[in-house]
Amino acid sequence: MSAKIRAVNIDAYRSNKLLMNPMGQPRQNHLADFKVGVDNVIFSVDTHLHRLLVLLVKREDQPYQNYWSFPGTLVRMGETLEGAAHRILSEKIAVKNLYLEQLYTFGNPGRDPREAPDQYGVRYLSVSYFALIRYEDAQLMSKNLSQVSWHNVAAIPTLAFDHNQILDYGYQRLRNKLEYSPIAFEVLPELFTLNDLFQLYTTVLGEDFADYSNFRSRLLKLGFLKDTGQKISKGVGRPASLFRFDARAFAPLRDKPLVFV
Amino acid sequence: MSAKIRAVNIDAYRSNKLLMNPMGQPRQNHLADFKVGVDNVIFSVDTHLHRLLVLLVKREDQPYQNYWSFPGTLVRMGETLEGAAHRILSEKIAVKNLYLEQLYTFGNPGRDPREAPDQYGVRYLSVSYFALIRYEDAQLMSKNLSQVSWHNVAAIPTLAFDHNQILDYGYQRLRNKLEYSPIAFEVLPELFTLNDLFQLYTTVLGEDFADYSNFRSRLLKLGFLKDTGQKISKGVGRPASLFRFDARAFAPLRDKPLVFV
DNA sequence: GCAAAAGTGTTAGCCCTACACCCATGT
DNA sequence: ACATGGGTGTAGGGCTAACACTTTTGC
Repeated sequence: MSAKIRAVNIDAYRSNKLLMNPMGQPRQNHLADFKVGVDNVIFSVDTHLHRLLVLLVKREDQPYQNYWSFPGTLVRMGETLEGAAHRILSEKIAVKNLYLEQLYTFGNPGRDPREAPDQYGVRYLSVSYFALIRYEDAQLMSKNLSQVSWHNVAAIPTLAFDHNQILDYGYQRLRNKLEYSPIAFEVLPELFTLNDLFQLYTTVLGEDFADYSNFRSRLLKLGFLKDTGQKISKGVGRPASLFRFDARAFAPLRDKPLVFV
Repeated sequence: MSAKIRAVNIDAYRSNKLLMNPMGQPRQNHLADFKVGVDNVIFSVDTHLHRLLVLLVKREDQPYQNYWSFPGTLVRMGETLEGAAHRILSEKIAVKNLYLEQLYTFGNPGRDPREAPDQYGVRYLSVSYFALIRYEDAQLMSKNLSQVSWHNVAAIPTLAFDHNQILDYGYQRLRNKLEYSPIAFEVLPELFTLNDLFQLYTTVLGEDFADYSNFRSRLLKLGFLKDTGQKISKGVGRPASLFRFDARAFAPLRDKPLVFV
C-alpha cells in the first residue's frame, strides 16, 4: 500500500506534475495538467433490419483491456480537437459522407484509472463527438473485425471508462436532433423510400411516435423531398418511389422548430 | 524575437512539454499537454429596462490586459470542471439560485497567446459554461466595480481570446432553451407578472415573436403558472397579477417539444 | 384472387392567429 | 374623464390524429 503510493509520487515527481511544499504536502491551488482525448459516438441505422447501431472498438491495452469502447484517441501536438476525431474515425472506418458535431466534455477527476489514485497526477479529459454515417457506405477498417464492430444500441454491454454515460448523452442528442434537424438524410442512402425514412424514425424514437400516413403527408407538404420517379421493389407488394433530400429546398426551414415528428 | 522563442523553449523544456528528436525537430505524434480552463457565460435579464445582460470581467493581467472577458479560471488539481465554474462564479458574484450547464469546448491550437508561437508548448483548452441568474438577487463581488459588470448583449465590445465566439454559442443556446425549457423562471424573480415573462421573451427573442394575448392564454392553459392572487401596480394602469412557476405541474411537460413560443 | 406493401383521402377536433373588446387604476 | 397597462373573447384558417380506402405488385 505504501509502496504503491510511493510509486505514484515518484512518477508524479518525475513528470513534474506534483509539487510538494516543505511539509511534504501537495501544494494547494496548483493547476491540474491534462491530457485531452476525443471519443466518437458514431451512429448508423440499418434500415432493413430496423436496428440503431453504434460503432465500438475493443480495447487492446490497459486500462479496460478487452472492454468495448468508443473509438477515441489522445490529442497530439498541433492537432485540433475535430482533427483528432477525424483521425481516429478514419482509422476505424472508411466512409464517404459524415456528420460530426461536438457532444459533451467529460473531465472530472477520477474518470480515467490512469490518473494517480490520489488524483494529483495528470488528468484525462474527454471531448466527445457525435457522428452519423451511412451504413451502406461504411467500410470497417480492421483486418481483425472482432476488434471493430457495430452494436445494437438496444443491447450495449458495460463499456470502458465512462463510455456508457457518453452513450446516454449521444443517444439523447440523436433523438433531439431527429426532431428538428435533417440529420436523418446523413444516415439514409442517397435515394430512399418514405418507408425507409419512417422506419428510421420509428427505430430511433420508438414504435408509436406517429402514424405513417400522416408522417408522409406532412413531410411531402414541406417540399424538400423530391420524388425521383424511380421505383424500387422489396419483394412482394407495390414498389415504392425513391426520394432524394433537397438541401436547397430545406434551407428556408433551417432553425424553424419541429419540422419533423 | 529569438530571445522570446528561446524563452518559450526553455520553459517548455523545463516542464517537460516539448520533446526534441536528435535532429532538433519536435517529435511527431507526441501528445499535447493541456491546461484546462472554464469560462462562464452568465446571462441575466433586467426586466424593467428590457435589457439582456451578460457578466464580464476586465482582465488585470496579460494576455489581453484590460480587455473584457468572461469570468474564467484554470482547473486546479482534484477539482471538477463544474467545481471550477462555481468557484470563479462565486468570486465575482453572489447569487441565491443559479442555472448552470456546459456550453461548448474550445481547444484548437492557437486560441490562447500563452501557447508557444510554434504551437508545440502547453495548450489551453476552455470548457465554457452557460449560466442564468436573477438580476435582482445578484450582488457583484468587487470592491472595484469597474472590473466586474453587466453588459448589454446588444453592445458587446471585442473580448479577450475567442470569447466573442463563445458568446455567440451562449446567446444561441439561450434562445433555443427559452423555446422548450422553463429556464425563464431561473431569471425572473420568484413572483412575476405575465407581462414580465412576455417582456423577457421579447427581449431575448426579438420584438415580433408572438402576440401578448395569445402568449398569455397558451401559457395559462398549460397550467404550470399559478396565480398567487397578489397584485402589483406599476404606476398607472390596472394592477397585474403575480404568478409563480410550479415546477411540479411542469414536470409532465419535460422533454415535450415547444411548450413556449 | 389474395395478401402485402405503398400511397391517397376524409373528417372531427384542436390549436394558432389576429384582432376587437372589456377591466382596473392613477391623475 | 381619459390615458395606460392588464386581461378576456372570438371567428377563421390551418394543422393533426385517427382511420378508411385505393393502387400496385408477387405468388
